[in-house]
Amino acid sequence: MFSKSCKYAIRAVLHLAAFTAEERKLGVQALADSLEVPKHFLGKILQELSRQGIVSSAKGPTGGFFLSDADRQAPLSRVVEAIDGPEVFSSCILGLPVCGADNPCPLHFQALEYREALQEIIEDRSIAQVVEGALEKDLKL
Amino acid sequence: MFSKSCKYAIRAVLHLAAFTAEERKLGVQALADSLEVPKHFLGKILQELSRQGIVSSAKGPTGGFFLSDADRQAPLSRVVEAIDGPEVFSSCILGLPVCGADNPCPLHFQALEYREALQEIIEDRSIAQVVEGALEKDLKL
DNA sequence: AATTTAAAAGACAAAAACATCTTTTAATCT
DNA sequence: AGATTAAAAGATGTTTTTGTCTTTTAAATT
Ligand code: FES
Ligand code: FES
Repeated sequence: MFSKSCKYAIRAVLHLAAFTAEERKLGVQALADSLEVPKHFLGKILQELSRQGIVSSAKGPTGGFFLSDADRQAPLSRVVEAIDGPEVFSSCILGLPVCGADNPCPLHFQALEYREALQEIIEDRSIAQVVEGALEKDLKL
Repeated sequence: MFSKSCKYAIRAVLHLAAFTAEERKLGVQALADSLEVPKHFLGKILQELSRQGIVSSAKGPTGGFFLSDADRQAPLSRVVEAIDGPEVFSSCILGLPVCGADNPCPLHFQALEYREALQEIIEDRSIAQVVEGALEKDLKL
């Protein structure tokens, strides 16, 4: 489903959403420690997310990454699109050139069901809402 | 979700189930042409499926690959397990070391919903049943 | 027995994904 | 201004996945 980069990206964004703000930034080192992922690799990913305006960052001492209030309003699908591209949810699970109700593959309708459950949380809810839900349920981020 | 190899494998097995039998085999060349996938790559995959007893094969002239009646009774999950390993359906969608209701990731419950839809067709039905359903709906294999 | 056919097997090559390391830039603090 | 800190940027390295090519083996046909 998601590439490793994308998994790291989603986890990083959710973590930043839960624990940072303009005045409470987090460095790559600290974030990498929390998520237990390779620091430099995560740095690359954050770089890209920052370039695309999905996360905010500041250089220098007291610098680091964080999610602004505006950043939080975006859906998680922006992260997925930024890293894995926009095709993840629209492409055929068996790799057929087109996925659709006309000319569907044998797994199409079941795959669609899967996708829709995920799309709800990825596309229809904001990052802020996802984190809120997760914190209510006491999930670790 | 599935690796490219696994996608090819699933499509190949379904095609073989629909169009071959002990007395009506199909060569890699013909199969690769039908599925529009690279011949030698497909050959490798079929080799592995054959080694694991998921598809049947015969060498020499009039040789080729086919699905025996016994082969057809297996679920598609055998193909998936043979190529991508058994973890595909049980591992966390965000790559956490364990996936479960205790310590679930923020996407866990939605991911589960997806998975279950797919597991129904992959694990609970035989290859023969999947193909039958597909042929009824006039899907291309 | 010789020839042909097609899978089995394995070596090899290219590309993508994953990961690390170093240098540069910019902000803060002294 | 100089030192320090941390992201930005980019070069480099490794591994996995994907794909191709060649040789070997075995069966069928002549
Ligand atoms: S056609 Fe395969 S998932 Fe839609
Ligand atoms: S814990 Fe992530 S999908 Fe189950």
